[in-house]
Order: sequence, then structure tokens, then C-alpha cells
Amino acid sequence: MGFDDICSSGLGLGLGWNVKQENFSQSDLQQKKRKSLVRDEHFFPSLTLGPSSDDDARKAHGDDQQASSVTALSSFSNSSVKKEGDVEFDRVSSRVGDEDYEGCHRKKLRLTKYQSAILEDSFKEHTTLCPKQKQALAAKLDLRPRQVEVWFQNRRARTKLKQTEVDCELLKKCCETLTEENKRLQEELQELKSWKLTASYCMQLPAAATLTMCPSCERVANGGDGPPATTTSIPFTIGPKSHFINSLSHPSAAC
DNA sequence: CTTTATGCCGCGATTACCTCA
DNA sequence: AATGAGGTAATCGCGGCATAA
Repeated sequence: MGFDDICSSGLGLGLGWNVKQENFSQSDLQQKKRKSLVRDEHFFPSLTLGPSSDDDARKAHGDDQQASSVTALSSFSNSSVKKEGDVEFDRVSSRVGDEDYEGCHRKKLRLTKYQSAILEDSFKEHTTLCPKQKQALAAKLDLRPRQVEVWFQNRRARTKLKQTEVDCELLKKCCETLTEENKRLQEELQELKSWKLTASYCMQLPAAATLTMCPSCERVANGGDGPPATTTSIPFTIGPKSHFINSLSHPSAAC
């Protein structure tokens, strides 16, 4: 990968979040729309009591993992009942969740392959969900909407983390390339400086003694012995940079 | 029009659980 | 069997935004 490749990769030094921020700004728009939706629509969380539905769902999905007791930890509580029918119901109940978990530590749900696959597919389509989509997805996967919401949040976080790592790597490479370039330019500058010294020294000497012949292209400058066939009337002048620098350091490689 | 209160949502940081080597 | 590491679901707290009063 060359320097140009790296620098044209669209990566800015501000850590290129362009794509993602686009996504988020879109989601912001969605969010704004959503907020107006929320007030007009009523979502009714699907409450299940006991683990049976979970088991059924897992059987139906051909799950190979043990059914967790998540449903048993569902948002069924006094506070939940009070807020049933409220849009905020699921979120509020889940945030009060720890108290609902019968005073025990939280259990951890392990998503099935089927659930993960569906969620992944959905994430590919849109990284954020409107309440309707969330509700539908939750119903489809037999999860609580809050769980779907959490999954999307964590998924976004993982994506961002991965992207950060990728950007970090690119920046590292970019830094290495620039360091190399800097080193090369420093060396070139040194050569130019040393040539300048040499040139100013030569200018102080008689032309005949110094300007004889370019060792590479064999062009003779004013030597004073009459013009040979290949002689030009142009004094030995500075050639193109590369020629000149090379002829100083590696005379044989010049021209 | 401005201010204040409220609700909703996403995010970052963190915790807690689970699996696997 | 014990254990440490890694993955990830779940929680907490905060800030931004929209809306109603």
C-alpha cells in the first residue's frame, strides 16, 4: 500500500466516522419521526408468564442451546401492570428490572443462532430501530422489545469499536509512511546543502581548472583549448535535480 | 417568545454472567 | 475441578432533543 493509497482511503485525521455519523444522523431523523409516532400509537408489550413460551420458541427455531429463564425474568411486576399499554412500559419496567428479578442477580440470556441471525440481518438494513420495528422484531424472536433495543445498542458499540481499531491501524501506517517520507526529504536536503557548499567553492576557482567535463554525459564546458566536436558553447550548468544530485554523490550513475 | 418540566432515546462506561481453553 | 480470558447481555447515568404547559 502506497502513501497515496493510504491518504486517498477517505480516512481523515479526525478519525473517519463519516459513514457512521451519516447513519446516525439518519437515525436522528428517524428518531424525530418516531417521536411523533410514539404519541399517536399504542404498543402493547407481549407479556408471558413462565418459561413455556421461551421453550416453545426455541423448539420452533430449532435451537440447540438451553432455554434460559429470561421469560421468567420478564417485565411482569406491579409497576409494569400499572403502566401496561403505555409506550414507556417496556423500558421503564426493564430499568426497574433488577427489583423485578425477585431480588436475585440478573440472569443472562444467550441468544439463539436464529435470533442472532435475524438481528444481524435487521442490523444490516438499519442500525437503529423505530418502536414499530423493535416491537415486530421482538415478537418475531420472542424477546422483549427492551432486549432487542439493548442488542442493537451493544451491536452499535461493537461496530464502533471495530471501526476505531481499523482507523487506528490505518493511522499507524499513515504515520509510518510519513516518517519515511520525512526521513527521505531530510536526507535530500542534506545533499542539497553539501552541494551548495561544493558549488560555492568551485565558483572561486578558475573556470579552466574546474569546468572540464561532466563525467557522465561527457559534455565539456569552456575549457579554453578550442571547441572540440562535442563541445557546446554553454557553460557547465546545473542540470535537473536528480542528475545533479546523483552526479555529485554517484557520478557514474548520472544522466 | 422564553422558560421549565417531562419523556424518550442513544451512548459510553461498567457490571455480571456464561462459555471455553 | 479450578481458573482466567474473552464475549456479550444487561444496567446505570448522562446529555440532547422534542413537546407541552
